[in-house]
Amino acid sequence: MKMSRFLVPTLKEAPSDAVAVSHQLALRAGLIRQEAAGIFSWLPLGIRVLKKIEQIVREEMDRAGAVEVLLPTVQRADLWRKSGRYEDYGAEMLRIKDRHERDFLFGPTAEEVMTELVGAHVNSYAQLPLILYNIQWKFRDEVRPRFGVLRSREFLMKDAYSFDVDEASARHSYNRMFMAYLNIFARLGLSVLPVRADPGPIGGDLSHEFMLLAKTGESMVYADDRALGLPAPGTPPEDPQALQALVDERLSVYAASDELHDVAEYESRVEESHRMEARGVEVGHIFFFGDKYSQSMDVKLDGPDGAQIAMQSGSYGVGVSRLVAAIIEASHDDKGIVWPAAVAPFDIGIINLAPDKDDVTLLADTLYNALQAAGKQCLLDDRKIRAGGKFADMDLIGLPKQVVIGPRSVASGQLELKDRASGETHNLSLDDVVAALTQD
RNA sequence: CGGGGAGUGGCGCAGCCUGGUAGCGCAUCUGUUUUGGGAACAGAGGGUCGCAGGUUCGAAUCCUGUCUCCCCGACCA
Repeated sequence: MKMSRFLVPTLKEAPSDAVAVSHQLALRAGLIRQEAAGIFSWLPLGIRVLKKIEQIVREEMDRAGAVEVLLPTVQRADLWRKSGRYEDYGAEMLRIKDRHERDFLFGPTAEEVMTELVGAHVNSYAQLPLILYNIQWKFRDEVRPRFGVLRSREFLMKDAYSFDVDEASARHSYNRMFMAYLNIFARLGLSVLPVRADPGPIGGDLSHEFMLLAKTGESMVYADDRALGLPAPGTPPEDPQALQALVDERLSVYAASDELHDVAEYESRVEESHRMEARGVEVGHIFFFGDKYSQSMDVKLDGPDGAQIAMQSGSYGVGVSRLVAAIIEASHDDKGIVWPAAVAPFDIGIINLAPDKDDVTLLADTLYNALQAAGKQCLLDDRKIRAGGKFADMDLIGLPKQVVIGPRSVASGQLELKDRASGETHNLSLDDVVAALTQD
């Protein structure tokens, strides 16, 4: 992509409304634009990041055996009346009427729709277990949205729902999702800790939040710092006991958010030198809710002995749009965003310092074409603006690798290759730059 | 929902107290000189001062109402 034909409205100063660093940088880097409180347009750079996160989540869901569907944003009110949540949800639910004065709502989540969908198409226990997921925009009319897309009213969420015949099987589904989440966050390049969470009315131990450690996080996390270095599980074992053992191992390291933090247990189990207290942003939440919606929605299947059974279910959420902000919170410096390679809007930024000089432009275009041909996504800054602005913008939008090409490059045959995160630069020939950027 | 603050060109702000027909910096456009880390000079375009009433010869400014946005707290992916 050539910047002269793209849209990246960068700002030198942050709008005064933005307080959180991620909000300021998202606005300054031209990722998003606020349309109303907690409602945003996604600009070209922002949508590319969002899509990359979405795709990683999708791939890991698929790998874990979950199946994608797409549920509507607008849902029937009577579904929610059936579960009892139409009244319970209160003012957070955005209620709307169609032209026939029928009651609808903009979905804040999808337990009702998904449970009824499964009930309509699954008739027998033999068709379970089943995990369905949905990456769709949700709306929660929060009293106080804040920090840009970190906590917006309209947000993109991946929500998955597991359906099993009994609790043992449901636990296995839960464990599969737990592992999938570890894989997702590892692939995103993030330090995310699973912490015990309030299991709600169902009780038990099947509820975890996934916290991204970031200075500006909303909640406190107390953990054994050795929980951070653990590797992603990759493709986990199918055998329930083997999988359970892996989950237990992962959870044997102490990690809790403030509401479930047990000081006595923490101090007895974690040596002082390994105690870590940090702020975290909740980027995922998984929990088991048993037959709650199967019962309330009256969705039953034929069991092994012919009797009708209720399904045992869990919900598994990932805040996809929130992650865009959370990642910026966790990865930036005083110059701007430092994107992890997996989610960067482009892999490489190429700066053409002299777009009006044919020889410089030829060199820049040659590099651009070579990298694009090798499957790399490049953003070529060919705008007719001064050098300083290009350097500043490139650092602000935070592409992982930068190549600077100017008259000097033509004269010396050396291009400057820069790593955004470390700031290190190397002068290399065209061929060496291509080689360095395409070796994987 | 309780408490506080703010709405003036795309962004950041001044002007308001003490009414007299809108200004500064950045950005944008033109020209000249510059030219490898957010250039200088000269010129230009762009705003019914959130909206609606009211007071007044005259309202960005005073009064009333209303809408919107932000911050702190309680709540959430």
